[in-house]
Parts: sequence; C-alpha cells; structure tokens
Amino acid sequence: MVKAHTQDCPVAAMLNLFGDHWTWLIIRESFYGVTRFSEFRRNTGIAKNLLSARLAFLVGNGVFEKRNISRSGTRYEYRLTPKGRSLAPVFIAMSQWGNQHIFGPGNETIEIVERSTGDPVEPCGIVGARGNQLALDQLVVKPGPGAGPATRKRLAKVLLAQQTSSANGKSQRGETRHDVKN
Amino acid sequence: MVKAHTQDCPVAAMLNLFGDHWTWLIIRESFYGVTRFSEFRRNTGIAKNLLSARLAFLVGNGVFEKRNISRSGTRYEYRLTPKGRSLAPVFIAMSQWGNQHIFGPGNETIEIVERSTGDPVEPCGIVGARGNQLALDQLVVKPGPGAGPATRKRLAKVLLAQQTSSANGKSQRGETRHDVKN
DNA sequence: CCATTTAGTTGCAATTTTAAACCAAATTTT
DNA sequence: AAAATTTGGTTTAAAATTGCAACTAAATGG
Repeated sequence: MVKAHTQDCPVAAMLNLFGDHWTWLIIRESFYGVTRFSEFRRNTGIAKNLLSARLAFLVGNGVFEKRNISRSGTRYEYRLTPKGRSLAPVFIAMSQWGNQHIFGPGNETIEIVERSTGDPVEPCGIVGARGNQLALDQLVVKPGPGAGPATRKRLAKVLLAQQTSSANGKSQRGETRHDVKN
Repeated sequence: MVKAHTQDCPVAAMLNLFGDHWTWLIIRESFYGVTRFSEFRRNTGIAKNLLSARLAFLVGNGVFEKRNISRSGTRYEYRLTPKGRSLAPVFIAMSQWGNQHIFGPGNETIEIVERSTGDPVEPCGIVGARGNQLALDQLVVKPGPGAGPATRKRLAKVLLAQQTSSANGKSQRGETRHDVKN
C-alpha cells in the first residue's frame, strides 16, 4: 500500500486503510450487495491487480472476509465483516455530503430510505449525551486515554473549527512539532 | 489531481475531492483550528508542492476560503467554508470508527466532547424520519431524482449490505454494465 | 469436450508523489 | 536599518504507484 501515517490520530489510522481512491468504491459496492471479484471490477472500473491487492489488504485488516464458494476452486465471495459493516455511518455521511454539496438538493443521485416506511433517513448529525443535536462550536476535542505526549500537547485546548480569528495569534510558539525538513 | 470518477454516485463524487491520502489530514487540521500553510505542513508532513496543489484545489471547489492577512503580502489564512464545515459528520464518524476499530475501547487517542458538559458525543448512527435508530438491514438504497438511467437500473432493488447469501445467485445477469476492457 | 468465466499474476509505460533546492516578499531580530 | 528568518510558494529529479495489456490455470457451462 501507500505510505502509512504514523500519527496517533483515528482519522490518520483510518486513512491507512481507506485513504485511496478505490477503496471506498469497493466498500460502496459491498454495501450494495456485491460480493464477487469480477463484479467489483465491472462496477468500479478498478484494474485487476489493484483490486486484487486492495481486497487482500482489506481481508488482512479484517474489513472483508473471503469465502471460497466452489469446492477447492477459484471462485470466492468477499463480504464485509462486522468491522467492515460498521463503516455504514461514515459511508452514509459521505453519501449525504456528496448529494448535498456536489449534486445539490433535488438532484440527489441516490436516496437511502427506511425499508419499512420508505422515508429517507435523517441527515447525519452530531448528538450529545442527552440526545441533543450539537453544532460545531459546541464541541471540544480532547486527548483520549490512548493519546501519547505529543498528542496531549497538541490538543491542549483545541476547539473544533472555532470561528474566532482571534485567540490564535500568539501562544502557539513553543509547541511540540518535530519539524519535517522539506 | 488524480483521475476523477465519473459515476453519478455521491460517494464517488466526494472521492474526487477527498479521495487522497492527505486531504483528510488537512481537513482535520482545519477542524482543529489550523489556518496557515506552514502549520498544515508541520502537522501533517505533506510536501509543499502537494499542499499547495491540494489547498488550491480545495479553494477552487469551495471547501476552503483563502484570505490575505498581510497587506498586499505573502501571508494567507485558509479557513473552511460552510461547505467545508459541513464535513463534520463525516469527520466525526471517521474518528469514531478509527478509535473503535484501530485503537480499540480504552485506547482512544482523541475524544470529542460537548463543551458545556464535557460529555463525549454519541457514536454516529443512522436515524429514521421519526428519530428511530436504524440498523443496516432496515435500509434500502434507491435512485434519487438526479439519477441517470444506468444508476436507476443498477439500484433496481438493492438493499444495503443484506446478509442473505441467497437471493443474489441468479438475476444479476442482464444488467447495464458497460464493461471495462482491462 | 470445447469455450468461457473467474480470479488472479507479471511486466512495462505513464502518472503521481516525495524530497530537496531555490526564490522573492514580508516580518522579526539585533 | 541591516541582517536573519519566516512564509508561501515553484521547479527538478528520483522513487513509488497506478493503469493497462497479456498471460495463466482451474472450474463451469453447454
């Protein structure tokens, strides 16, 4: 694969698995019910060697499960594991963003609806502990229990996407930043 | 940039903007409050020419806004536009997935909490029209108003990640799939 | 039994990414 | 007010990755 990020950040960690152009299309097809090598290929246009490599990588990382479906043969099924299936919120949030901001309201190309009622699902939002909907400026990012010292410093008092163009002029001088010398 | 996907799929459309290794790290930094070229660079490790290209591309696509902050000078701020800020649900869903499935419970490296209470936000879920939480097998994907004929056929009766290994053996023969000849 | 499909692998050319060097204007330090 | 540094780039060459075509071998289909 591509060079891995090493930061202890869950987004960077995720990008090590899903950070390329094709992988999300493979995941999409899988959510749409595709299980076979050649169908992934037909529906995405990915080259065979890449599909082969990506599937093997994702199987190795527990996102897909590979099952033989011809006795001792050369036919396989690739299915999402529970770990893979739990990408659904990311996938749906991505769909919604693309529909909203690329195609625009009224031009959505797909719709995800509740099967029993036919109603579209709600736009993904951020929900607080008491079920309250939250806006960006009501959120704070803090280091978690697994954070290393660098992350702890870095996140000292970060807000999520704070609007204030003040308050960040000074004070960010003496921080841990092992300079990339490029 | 990388070759663009042409499918009328919101996920593919989104990947045309965010489908590379670095872009999400740039978005992350932006959510964490970074606005300056050199800070993006220090915190992500991306090469200058790539950062330059990516930022220009994202500015061109309305995700970032570039503001001059030195009179007629060479210092700029890059800030998320509303379109960019509305990536938050995708970003947070990605964080949560990475925390859960890469680092694991108890080893989360970041935590996103409600500012006023300090409580962590809820795991992103899929919510129906009446506020009900939905599982994957309660969802259906349908073509939206902007879907072309190919997409309409393709999504004829797709369920999201149906478990049933039956029901997809036959019937997927005569579908529209303009073969990639590779 | 013959043709086709499936799931690959291999090799090469084209494209992208990386890393480093270079640059000019603006700002900071002395 | 010079000198040094920072900022936000561009250019270049080498390294890595991707795309594409050709080839393969087992298993089905008819």
